[in-house]
Amino acid sequence: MSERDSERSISQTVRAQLALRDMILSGQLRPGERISELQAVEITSVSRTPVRLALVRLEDEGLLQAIPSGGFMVKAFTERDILDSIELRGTLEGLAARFAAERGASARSLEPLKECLADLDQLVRQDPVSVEAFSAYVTMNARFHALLTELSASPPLIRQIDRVSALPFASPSGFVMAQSALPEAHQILLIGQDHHRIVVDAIENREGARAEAIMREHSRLAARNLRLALRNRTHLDLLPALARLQSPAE
Amino acid sequence: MSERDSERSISQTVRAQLALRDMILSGQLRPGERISELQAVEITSVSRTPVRLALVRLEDEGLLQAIPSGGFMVKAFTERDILDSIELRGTLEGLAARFAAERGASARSLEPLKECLADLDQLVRQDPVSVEAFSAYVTMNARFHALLTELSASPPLIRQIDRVSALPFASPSGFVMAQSALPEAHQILLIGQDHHRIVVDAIENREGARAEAIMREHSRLAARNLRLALRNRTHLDLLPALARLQSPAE
DNA sequence: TGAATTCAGGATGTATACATAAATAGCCTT
DNA sequence: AAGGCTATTTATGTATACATCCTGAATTCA
Repeated sequence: MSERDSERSISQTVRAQLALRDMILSGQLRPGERISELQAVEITSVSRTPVRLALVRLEDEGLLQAIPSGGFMVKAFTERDILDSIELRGTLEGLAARFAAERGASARSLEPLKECLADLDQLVRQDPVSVEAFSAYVTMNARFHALLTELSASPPLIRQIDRVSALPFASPSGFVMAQSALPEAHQILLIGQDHHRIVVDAIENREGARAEAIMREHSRLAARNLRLALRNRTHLDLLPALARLQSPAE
Repeated sequence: MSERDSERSISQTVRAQLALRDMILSGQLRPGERISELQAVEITSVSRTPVRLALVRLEDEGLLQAIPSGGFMVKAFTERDILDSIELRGTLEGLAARFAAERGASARSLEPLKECLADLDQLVRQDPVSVEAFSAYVTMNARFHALLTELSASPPLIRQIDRVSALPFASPSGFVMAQSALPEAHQILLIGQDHHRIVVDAIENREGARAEAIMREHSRLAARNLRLALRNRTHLDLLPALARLQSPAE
């Protein structure tokens, strides 16, 4: 096999899923394009059974769309779709923050979140921010959002947030890298980090409404980044799937 | 085949999915119970390939849970899980209502919603409400919520709401029938219908915040119904899957 | 010349056989 | 007698062969 040793133990289904996802997100498979099982078999070098399972999983991940007569095609997204997905994530994260506040997250459970906050502070402090720092920020930011989500202590909600965030352009860190090339970069980072600070404070003080509101607003920072990136056409190569968005239906 | 003619044309996968879902919701398959593929094959009389697809679909529908070592088990829900799912649906429907209001749903597109509202009015008017009227209410209420969701004109949001509502105990009409046996039945119905009226009014007047708030509150009526039904142990046979809820983990 | 029909190619849907990994029960050892 | 190891059984993971349906192109008829 040409795969690395670390990938030898995972199932063919997962392998196919990863390979196909990469090809979709990298733009090698274009939106609207039908993707036949045999084609997927050739791409992934596994047989039809695991390929089919991978396709089904990618469908409910939201990257593929079922064709009524059978089979799948690569899903096409409009700019509006992406903005709505971001708003959707913000709403769900807002609910998570409110749950965390209302249900009284213990000081102990808030500890990791605060540590994460401090780490982010370190990264944001430098000006200008290096590319490496941006990359580290993406990782740490994802961790912050994951910790916050778990603080809701609500399995159904966590599940939904994970589902929405699975789409890379709706995920909390989806456009942070795209923003790195913008002149407003550092400013946006500082504002985002202030949101983080506020939500932790609100949860600590049991201010549910405030915690919810700030997370909603926080997601709109991502929406702003997306719009800026699209207008400036900067760093779109970081998310090739967005290179050519579908125009609205009508 | 022993199936009815109307079911002869649908795929084996869907048939298996329906059969298994019924057995889960009717309580014949108990929460926590492992459900092997061969067992599912015996139940559904189809081969392993479509059975496996059905199991995967039921997993991301939320009724099954994947076992790390492979295979699936029937998911167990706590009362808290269900209440959270209801709150989650309310939040999403609130967002849908706000979208509809902010984006200016046309008078033309509001028409079906208003008709539905009038039909519901007719049903609610009688006192006491007959069981048939309750049943009709369930259908019409589901239609109202579906129309409202679509009014958001946001495919990603519609998708998420459909996903959440797929769990019968989180769906808009999940506990309406359970409520029919309660003395407070008619009163609750009237209040719910008033919520419906308000959300339509709010959307029409472009009052986004109001539309959102009332849909959130509206979902808490379902939460109230659930609690009442559980306390009174009334009509739990209508949702046998709830007959014995899992106790919280700790 | 246009449209409809038929035929061919290829796609998905399904069943099953085989490989491999996990779980369990029994036996052996300590 | 208790614990661990091994063997057996049963589960899932995978590949492939077969059946059926859809799709598209070519040909024929009006």
